[in-house]
Amino acid sequence: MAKLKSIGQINTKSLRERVLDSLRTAIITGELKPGETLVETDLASQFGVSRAPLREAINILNAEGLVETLPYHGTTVKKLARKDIEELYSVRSMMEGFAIQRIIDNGRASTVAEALRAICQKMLAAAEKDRLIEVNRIDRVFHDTIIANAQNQLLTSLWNNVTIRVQQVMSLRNQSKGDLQQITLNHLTIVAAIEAENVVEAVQLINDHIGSAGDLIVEGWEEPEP
Amino acid sequence: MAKLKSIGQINTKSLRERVLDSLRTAIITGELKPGETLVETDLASQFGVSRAPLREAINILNAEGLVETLPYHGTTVKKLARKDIEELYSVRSMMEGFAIQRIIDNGRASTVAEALRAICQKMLAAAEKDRLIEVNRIDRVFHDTIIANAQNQLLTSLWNNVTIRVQQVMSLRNQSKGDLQQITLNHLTIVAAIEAENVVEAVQLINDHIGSAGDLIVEGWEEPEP
DNA sequence: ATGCTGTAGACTGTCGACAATCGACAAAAA
DNA sequence: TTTTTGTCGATTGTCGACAGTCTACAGCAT
Repeated sequence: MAKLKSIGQINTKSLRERVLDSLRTAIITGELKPGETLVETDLASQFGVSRAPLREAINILNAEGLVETLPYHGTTVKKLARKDIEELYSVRSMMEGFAIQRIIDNGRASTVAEALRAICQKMLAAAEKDRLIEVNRIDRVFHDTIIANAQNQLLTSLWNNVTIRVQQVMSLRNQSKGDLQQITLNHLTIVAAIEAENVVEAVQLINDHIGSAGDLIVEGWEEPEP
Repeated sequence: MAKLKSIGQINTKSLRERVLDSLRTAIITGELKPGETLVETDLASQFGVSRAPLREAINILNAEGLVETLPYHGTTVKKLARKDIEELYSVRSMMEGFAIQRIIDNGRASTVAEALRAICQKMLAAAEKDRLIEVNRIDRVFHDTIIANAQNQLLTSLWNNVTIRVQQVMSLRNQSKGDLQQITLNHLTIVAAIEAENVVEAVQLINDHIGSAGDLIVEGWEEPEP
């Protein structure tokens, strides 16, 4: 068979998928703000599709918990109260702690620690240049790596759902996050605890780490009126 | 305004919701078995609705992870491999352990212990009569109560997703579960640890409890061919 | 004024029909 | 025979139109 190197996979995703991705991204990036309503007719004509695939996309966003639909009243982007964010970060903490325990129990501590250290190195480089966005991106990779190495698909899928909201929260509050280099160092202490296979300490450190990140976000968060 | 006691709320749920509930129940009870395919046209005429609400219901089941859809190839009930079940039970264990920690940290140990003890009493009564189904139902209430008292809505919604699959697994394997009375006693030791505010022990006990329940299910589980 | 009733407009919920895609098998080409 | 191409039937993906439901406001009666 002829192999044409200039030809790539053309986009075969269904309209539902494409609309879903667009909407999700819009919510995560804060382009669609909490409380804003999604009118099917408007969005459909905006995307140039009919209402059917658009409705299906909205249903999925509903199941993911990013929007809320009241029958015959329309769909709105879910509002984020302080309590929601606290819950978000404590659930996140639970998952990462569990993952670390799994990693150590499965004897993968040194392997994972190595991978994490490499990530930290990149983070440090970005931190030195004060590239906040880059640091955030690498930070996500760091935590994704921890979860992935628990080798538990169910955990991973729950995690994906949770991190979507974390990203949303962070973009609604493009925060300074304090001293970037200090943050990187915090990550390294976690890596060290994992490498030492010290479950209790590693879990403690990750709890503190996530907890203080959450506190920073929650600090001065404006409650939405109900 | 006149109050008519013989009049109740009539069912106003949308077709999508009703179809969704029916399908979900069918999957949970094992009426729809893993691997079975859901043909939109057939189901729609079976329910007496058009394909639109049916498709929306299927999309939600997809997001919940109960079914799998291949584009243009149809939807099938997700197969359950041994690994899936192990993951299910370990995630469940993580959640309950976290919930217990939260309950104790929030100083609600005695309140919750009291409620749990009452549930155990009912369980014991059902166990003495060897009413397996009843014991299972109360067992669910017991664990739901633990989660609910963590007072974390995000945790609760993740929990609901997880327990749906637990129910599915259990109905696919209408298990004996060993000695019913012994099980009830296990629950009581957990309650005692909570009441004593002994986080480490309570978490350890719940891990063992869930773990052994999972082992019983996994034991002799037939792997589905892929 | 106050409270009920009924319309209007906007939006969501549902439907039936049509288009697109796939696997399998038959037909044609090598 | 082996490989490629065309066609068919089944099923999903998408569309435009219509029906149902809600809120707000106007009109009417008290």
